[in-house]
Amino acid sequence: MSAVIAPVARKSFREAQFSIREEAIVEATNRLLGSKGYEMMSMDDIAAEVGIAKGSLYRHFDSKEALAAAVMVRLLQRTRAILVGLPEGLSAIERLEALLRWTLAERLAGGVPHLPSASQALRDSLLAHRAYMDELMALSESVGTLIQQAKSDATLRGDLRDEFILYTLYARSCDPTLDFLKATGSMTDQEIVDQMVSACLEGIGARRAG
Amino acid sequence: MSAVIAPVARKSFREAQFSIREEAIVEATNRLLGSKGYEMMSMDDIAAEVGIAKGSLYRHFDSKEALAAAVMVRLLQRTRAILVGLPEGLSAIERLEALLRWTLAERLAGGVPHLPSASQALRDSLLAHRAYMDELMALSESVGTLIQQAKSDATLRGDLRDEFILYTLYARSCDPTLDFLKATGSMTDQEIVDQMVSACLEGIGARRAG
DNA sequence: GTCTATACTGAGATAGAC
DNA sequence: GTCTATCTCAGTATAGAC
Repeated sequence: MSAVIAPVARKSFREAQFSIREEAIVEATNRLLGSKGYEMMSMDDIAAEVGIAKGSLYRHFDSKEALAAAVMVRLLQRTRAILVGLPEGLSAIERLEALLRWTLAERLAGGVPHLPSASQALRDSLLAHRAYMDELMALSESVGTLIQQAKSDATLRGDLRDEFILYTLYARSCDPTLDFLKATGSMTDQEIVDQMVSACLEGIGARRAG
Repeated sequence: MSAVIAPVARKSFREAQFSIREEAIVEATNRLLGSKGYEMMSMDDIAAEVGIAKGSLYRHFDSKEALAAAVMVRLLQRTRAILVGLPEGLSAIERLEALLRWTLAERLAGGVPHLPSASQALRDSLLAHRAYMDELMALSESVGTLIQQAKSDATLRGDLRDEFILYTLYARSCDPTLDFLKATGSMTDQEIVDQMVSACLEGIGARRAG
């Protein structure tokens, strides 16, 4: 973890090995968190998935909570990177829609939901985690700005509160509708994403004759 | 549990006492399930809430899972009763909206979400629970019929699949947006329900000029 | 730094007295 | 049928050899 320049090649090599293993641990935890959820995922599971001893996990992370937090922080960082990397020409509403599509596609591919809504324990521990909260604030600020822009473009409803829209978007990322539809297998991934995005923006009610 | 006519008054009295206590247990579990969730709720919590010994719980219910299932079955029964009890004159879409409003109001009042989306363990055990699945099927059939009626009334979008709409309605009943909004305290319960119902039916996007 | 082995804890479930 | 006391087990975390 030290940022000091390695004085000899051997130490640098070892540090690299350590980082690689740490990355493997986070990656494995990410997979398990996506498939089993926080409570059902034991440290034994993680150790087995990585292929190391359980005790060794604790050389890298102090606790199960710290490990889960590392996964969530990385997810939020990637999400912000996606947002920043969107093409120049897109409008605010197009950016919000693109972000929503990305999060849904991620979950269909086995990813972790952005919100730990499934676990009260994880939720509580994350609320006390500094780095996670900082990332969440940063992301919320970016998305909040887009919401305001889209409102002034009249592409988002002006009668809904900003925070309501923000939470609604977050909630879509952990919507169980996605899991049910995937489980029944009657719709393709593409259809699931399309209908969920459409239902979020346009609703499930029919448009009244304009 | 026996349905035999009590031969003497004393036995009948005792059976009544038993039923009353059982109802108290289910009621307490309902409260705790709504506030703490399945995983965070221990049998000790339930016993303390009811005011009896933990061991006594097991005279009424074989396991924690069975107890939670009893709560969920009762919730589904009440939900069906609400649906049946709606005023005669309502259209299909009005019935669906009324049901959605009721479920959201219930949760704001501390009730249990209809879907156990928060707990993988509970979800799995319920899937294997006969009475729960029967109730869920019965409710889904009623709601499914309303969805088809609303579609032919052109009050629900015809391009969305029936099952997609059904799952979406179920998912709204456990939407974390509700919890966030309640936690921040910046909106009244009425506003929360109104905006969530509106967002579900009409979406968060602005209507394009018709 | 990684391994094997183990301590500790919380929680679901059971036994036995009354 | 209810109580107190206990069993059992899973799972987090730590100790100690190498």
